Amino acid sequence: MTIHDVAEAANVSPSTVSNFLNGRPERMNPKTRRRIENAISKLGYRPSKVARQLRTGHPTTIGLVVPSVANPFWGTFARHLERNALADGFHLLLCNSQRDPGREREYVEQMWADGIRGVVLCSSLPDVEHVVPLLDKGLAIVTFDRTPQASDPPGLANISVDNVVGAELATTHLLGLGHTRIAFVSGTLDSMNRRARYRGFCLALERAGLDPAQAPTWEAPEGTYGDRDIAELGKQAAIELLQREHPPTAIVAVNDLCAFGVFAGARSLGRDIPGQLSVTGFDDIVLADLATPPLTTVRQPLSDLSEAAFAQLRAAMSGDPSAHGRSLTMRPELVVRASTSAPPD
Amino acid sequence: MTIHDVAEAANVSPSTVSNFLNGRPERMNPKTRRRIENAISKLGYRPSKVARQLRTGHPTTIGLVVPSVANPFWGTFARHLERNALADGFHLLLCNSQRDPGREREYVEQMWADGIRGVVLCSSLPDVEHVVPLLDKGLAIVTFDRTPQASDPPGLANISVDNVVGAELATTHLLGLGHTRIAFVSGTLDSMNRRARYRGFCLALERAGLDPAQAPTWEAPEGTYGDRDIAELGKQAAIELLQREHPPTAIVAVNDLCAFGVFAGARSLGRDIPGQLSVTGFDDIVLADLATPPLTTVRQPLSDLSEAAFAQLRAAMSGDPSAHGRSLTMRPELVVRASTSAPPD
DNA sequence: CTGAAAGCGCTAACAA
DNA sequence: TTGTTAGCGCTTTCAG
Repeated sequence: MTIHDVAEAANVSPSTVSNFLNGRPERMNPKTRRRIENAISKLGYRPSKVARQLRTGHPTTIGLVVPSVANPFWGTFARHLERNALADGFHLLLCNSQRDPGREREYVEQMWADGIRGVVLCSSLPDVEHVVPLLDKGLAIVTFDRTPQASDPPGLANISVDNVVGAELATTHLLGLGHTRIAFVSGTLDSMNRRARYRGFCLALERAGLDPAQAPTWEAPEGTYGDRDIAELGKQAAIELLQREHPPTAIVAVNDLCAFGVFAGARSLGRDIPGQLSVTGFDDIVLADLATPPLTTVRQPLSDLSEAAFAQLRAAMSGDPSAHGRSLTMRPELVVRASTSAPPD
Repeated sequence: MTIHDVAEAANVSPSTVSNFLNGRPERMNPKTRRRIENAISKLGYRPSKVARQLRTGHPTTIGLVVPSVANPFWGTFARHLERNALADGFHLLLCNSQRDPGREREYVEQMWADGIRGVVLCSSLPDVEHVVPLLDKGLAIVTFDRTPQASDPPGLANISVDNVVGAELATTHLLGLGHTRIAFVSGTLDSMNRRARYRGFCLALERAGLDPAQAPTWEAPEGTYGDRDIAELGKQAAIELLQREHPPTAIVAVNDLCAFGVFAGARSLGRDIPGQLSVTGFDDIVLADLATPPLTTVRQPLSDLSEAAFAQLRAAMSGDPSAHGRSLTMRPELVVRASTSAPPD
């Protein structure tokens, strides 16, 4: 089923069919147009995107690299982005990096060879050295959830929520409730957004006259990380922290999955949430408001974020210089639910 | 960066480079081979998959259509499938159908035009009429989580868990605990797996001498469905059911997300789980064991399922006749956790 | 063992 | 308004 078949069926040349497909069909002889239309629909013809792309170089697919779509946060982001892409005629190639720089690089190179010219990279790794060769070749990359660094190559745009502010919001909320022994729980602090969240946590503490260095923090050993493990980590952290001599009365978890792990850990010790322990999350994933108790968390405006990321990517792909290196940071919002309350006594 | 550049750098013809890439590099003059290898690595050359596919017709990507990756179940499945695909050199194109047959068809047609020749369709719609034209053209389709129908086109393979058995397992477990007033809660019963689960529920009841027609069931109004709403539905259902005159002492939820909704509904009414209400789910998503209380549910062996789906797809794509219409049904496993116990009194 | 030539399906000047 | 031509980057006979 090629353009030739259509041409033959419509008694025109292939290029006329092509003109119909690409040029302005309006400016054709109505009769020819009708014939072509009929032929196309009768034959159920669709132009081969492969051939088309080889010829024009115009990509038809964008890439998405996430740590793991098994994490509902990334799953939701992927769904949003796919919707944005589709609305613009693009398809979405999905890659799970497990936050491994090597895999990220390999993926991105494969994509380049695949003819993909734009990718949304949800890396949050501080170092993006591994993708600059591709950037140089002309691949448009928009990073997501990653604070821009001075050392970043120019032309790398980033879309993310302000993680510092988000964590501050959560911590300040806890402080306002009267908590003073607040712990920070995270996986390894190897990603930028996690570090930023930790920074926000510290900032809020300082502002309240507390010493962040005194605040218990629990960080997973290096290399432990996988998105599917983060909940397990939260659980261990909670168990460990709550059995200390002066256990925290509140925990700021690095994300919702981690917070759920904290829930599980607290429960295994018979602690009541929020009665004996307040917990905050980050992300506001689907299940946050369904949890027991519903989770107080920092919401990421995923729909807006993915839309911005896609817009930025399109601009970068079309070589729009105004898109060059323009990062966008959105302000997150605290969603207060039932997992936080005043500290006991 | 084309094959010509490499050829030039290595002082050979393009076709020799191609031979090196595809034919047996062993059977070449070691010197030429070395030169080509050097040229390739120096230039960082990767063959264009687009051109390659146009020429050979060999696809490099497979498609995945899921209702929504925002649902952790599908997200997890997508991650597994991507892994399987990658191990075989394939990439994964992701599509979210929202269970809309029209979108499914459109996606599948787009994919065909994109040069994709194999797709895993997570449809569970009873009717697959909308994709038979593509099947006829030669697209390999493996459906997932969908019981084969007599009316199915031949050549359509399906991989799924035995949903009837799964629901029976859950219901029988509840029965064994002493429950007699057990409700079934679902979204609209428009999908095959949901119907199958309902059937399993009824079967278990009958075997225990109970009349399924007497069992309270709650089904969402037609068209309400979106995967993101199912939890909300579960919540409404629980609230409604628990306020009846003779409320159920146990609820079989159609999946885990729905069960979490039931949790939320019960909680809003101040009911204790499992003290006053036992709840079972289906799927065993990541968060099932982290919930409060941990959810008793029916586990789908997702890793095995996705592996089987991919294997089947590969076989179908390579025209292996033994793959033709061979469906595989795996037995699910009941995972007993803390959301179920003996009924009150 | 290596190269020349043809063509996958399509588009885009350019010519008619 | 429509058709002719060339070529995107690659593979694959078939000669040399």
